[in-house]
Amino acid sequence: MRGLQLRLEGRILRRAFARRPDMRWPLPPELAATLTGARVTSFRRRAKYILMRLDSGWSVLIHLGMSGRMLVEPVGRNEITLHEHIELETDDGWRVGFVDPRRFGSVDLIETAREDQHKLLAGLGPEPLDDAFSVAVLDAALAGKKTPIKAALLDQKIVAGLGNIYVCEALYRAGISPVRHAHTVPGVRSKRLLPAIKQTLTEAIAAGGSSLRDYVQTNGELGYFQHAWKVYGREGEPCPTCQSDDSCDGVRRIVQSGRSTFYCARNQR
DNA sequence: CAAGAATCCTGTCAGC
DNA sequence: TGCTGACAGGATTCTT
Repeated sequence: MRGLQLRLEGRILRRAFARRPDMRWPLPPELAATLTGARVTSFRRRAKYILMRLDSGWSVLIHLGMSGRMLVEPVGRNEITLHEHIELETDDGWRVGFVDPRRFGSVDLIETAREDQHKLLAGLGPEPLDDAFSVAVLDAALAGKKTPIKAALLDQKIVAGLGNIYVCEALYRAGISPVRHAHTVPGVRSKRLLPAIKQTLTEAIAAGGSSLRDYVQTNGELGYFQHAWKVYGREGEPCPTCQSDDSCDGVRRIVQSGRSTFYCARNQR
């Protein structure tokens, strides 16, 4: 969002083009017409959604899905990148491309005044970095949940914005087993979990995110938080806390609700 | 109702 | 070299 904001905020969109409409959901047919000629007034992020406000009273709701990324580059001599489904051009010579090979990403329009009532935003839980996301709030959300804490933290209704990597990393930092029932976390464990979530996300954002496969920032640079991963993608490696301790088997990989979980069975209980 | 599985789609990589 | 299967930053929708 910040990368888009840098080049788009305050600019008029001179040209907008939707190359194919079949993303996660069909693009609104009026998308290109709504964007063309509009001035971009501000940006906002909610959970994993980007909201781009236009002076016409419309907001553009964007989700990058698994493989989506935004290219931001000067206009001219740029070939269309493969899987570049949406293209924008500003009045001061910048070009934005929404590239998304798997097309799990989505774009929709919503009146700015009704943003939070959009179907995709209405049920979301608290922002993890807000002060309103407290131990008490987390405990209340986990109460009575028999599902594994890993699945609960991926549930955007409980807390909005954590993905697979950061859930694994936050649970490791908090020393909590991913298979533990969510309702048994409130207490000493949630008091560790809450700061672990906030610290993990804060550090990852400062590092420009995690680059796995094809993710890049809008300036084309890789994020570098992947170098700070303690357990994610490290199956078989010694856990950084246990190191050479014989009673530690190192980082394990298991599958929970169809997603990989990485953890250390000795440190996380 | 809650929880887990299936689903959308393309690309990459390991193994044979 | 080429084929097959597993797996990948997500989250809705379907099934149990």
